[in-house]
Amino acid sequence: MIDIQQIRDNSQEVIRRYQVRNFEAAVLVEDIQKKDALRRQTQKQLDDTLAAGNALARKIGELFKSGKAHEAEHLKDESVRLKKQAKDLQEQLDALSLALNGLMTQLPMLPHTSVPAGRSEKDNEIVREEGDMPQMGPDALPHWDLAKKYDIIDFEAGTKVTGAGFPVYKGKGVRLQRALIAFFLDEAAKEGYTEYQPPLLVNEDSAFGTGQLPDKDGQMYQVPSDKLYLIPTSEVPLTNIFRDTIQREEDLPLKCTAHSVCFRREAGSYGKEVRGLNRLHQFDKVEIVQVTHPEKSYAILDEMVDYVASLLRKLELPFRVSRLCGGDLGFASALTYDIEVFSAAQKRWLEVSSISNFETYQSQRMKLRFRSKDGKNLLAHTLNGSALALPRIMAALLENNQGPEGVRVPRVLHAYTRFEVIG
RNA sequence: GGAGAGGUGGCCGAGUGGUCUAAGGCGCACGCCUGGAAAGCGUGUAUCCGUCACAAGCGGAUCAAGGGUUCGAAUCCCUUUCUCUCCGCCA
Repeated sequence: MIDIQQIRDNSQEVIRRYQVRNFEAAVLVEDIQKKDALRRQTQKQLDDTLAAGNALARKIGELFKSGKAHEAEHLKDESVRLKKQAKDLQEQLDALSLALNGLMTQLPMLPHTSVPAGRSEKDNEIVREEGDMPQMGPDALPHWDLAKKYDIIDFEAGTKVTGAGFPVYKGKGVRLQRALIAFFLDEAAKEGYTEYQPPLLVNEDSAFGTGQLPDKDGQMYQVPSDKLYLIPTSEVPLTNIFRDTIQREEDLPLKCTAHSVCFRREAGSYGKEVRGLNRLHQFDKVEIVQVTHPEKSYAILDEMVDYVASLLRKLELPFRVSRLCGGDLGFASALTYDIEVFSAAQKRWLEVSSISNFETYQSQRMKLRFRSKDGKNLLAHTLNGSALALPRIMAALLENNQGPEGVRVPRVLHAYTRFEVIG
C-alpha cells in the first residue's frame, strides 16, 4: 500500500508515475481523494459529538454526586441523543474507512524511477551477464532425463503419491539438494543474516501483510477449516515476524534468512514450462529478507543482488541479471531484479531469484515501523530475495555439468555432499 | 478435545460503575546535586486519528479483539482469541 500522503501532496505526480506500469490510476486516485476528504470530515464530526457527550456525562456525574439527581435526569435525554448521533457517525466513518482502504489496496506500489517502461518480460533490461556458457554436444540430456538415468528424482512416484509438480527426490538427489541448502544457509550466515525456521502455514493477517491477500489467494494452497494458508515463500512468515512492531533505528537493517518448503498452486501453467523441475507445486528455497531504513533500501537492494550473484559464481553457473520493466513488475514491488541461470541442455534461462524492494508497500500494511532519532515513528522498507530457489539450480547443475563419467558436483559443495560425481 | 484461572502502559503491578485525566514501583531520558560516579531530588517517558505547518496546543480513540447494558465501563453481560494449570490424546 502506498502512503496516502503522497496522493494528498501531489496526486498528478502519482498518476504520472503509475504510467510506467501501464496502470491507469486517474479514476481511482480521484475517488480516493474524495473518500479521504469525506472520511476526515466525518471523523471531525464524530470527535466533536463524542467530546460533547463526554462533557455531558461528566456533568451528570457531578450532579449525582452533589445530590441533584433530579437535575441530572433531564440531561439524560440530550446524552441519549448525542449517543445515537455518535453511533450513526461511527457507522459512516467505518464504512468510509473500509471503502477507502479497499481503494488503497487496489493501488500497486509506485515504481522506482529507474524502472524501465514496458509491457512484458521482453522489455526487461539486462544489466549484467556473467559466466561461461557451457558448450553441449547434441546428445546432451535435459535434467529430467538425467534424473531418471541416475535415479535421483522420481517424478512418476510424486505424481502417484500427490500429483504433478510434487517430485520425489532420492539418494544422491536428496543429498545434493540438502548440500545446496546447507551451503546457501552458511553463506547467508557469513553475510550477516540470522537464520530462522518459520511456520509453513500462516494466518490471514500475515498473508495480507506481505500482499498475498486479498488478490493472490488463488496462488496459495489453503486450509479453510483453520483459515490458514500454505506459504508460497518464507518471505511471508519471515517478514511478518516484524508485523506491528516499532524497531529501534540502530537495530536496522534486520537481516533474516530461512530455508523453507514453498507451496504454489501455479494455476494456469502448462507444457514445457513446467517440465521436470522447471515449475513445481512444492519446492525448497532459501530466502533472504531485510528490514531497512528508507534511505538505505536501494543500496541494500544492490548488495543483495551482488550477494546472490556471488552464490552463482561459486556454483560456477552462468547467469544474467535483469531489471524488470513496469509491466512485468509485481504489484507490491517498487523495483525488482531477476536473476536467471542458463540451463545448457534445455538451452533456456531459468529464473532462480527475484530480488525486490517493496519500500513501504508491506510495512504500511503490517505497520512495521522504526523510531527515528528525532523520535518519529516511520515506516521501514522491506526487501527480499531468493538465495536461492533449489529446483532450477538443481536443473542447471545437472544439465551443465553432465559428462561421460556422470554429473560433476561443483567444488564448493564437496564438503557438503561428500561425493564429487553423480554417476 | 474436557475443566479451571487469567490477558491493564517498555516491564512489574494496583484497580469491581463517576476526580482513571490508570496509583505505585522498575527501567529509560533529561536536569539539579558531585572533583567524577552512585545515591538522593526534580521533570518527562505509549500508539493511532482529526485540527494544524507531519510544531505547540486542543479534540477523539485505545486497559487482548468485537458486540451489549448504562447518562457514564479497565470495572457488569455476551462472543471470539491468546496464555497458564490440570486431565485426555500424541511424535
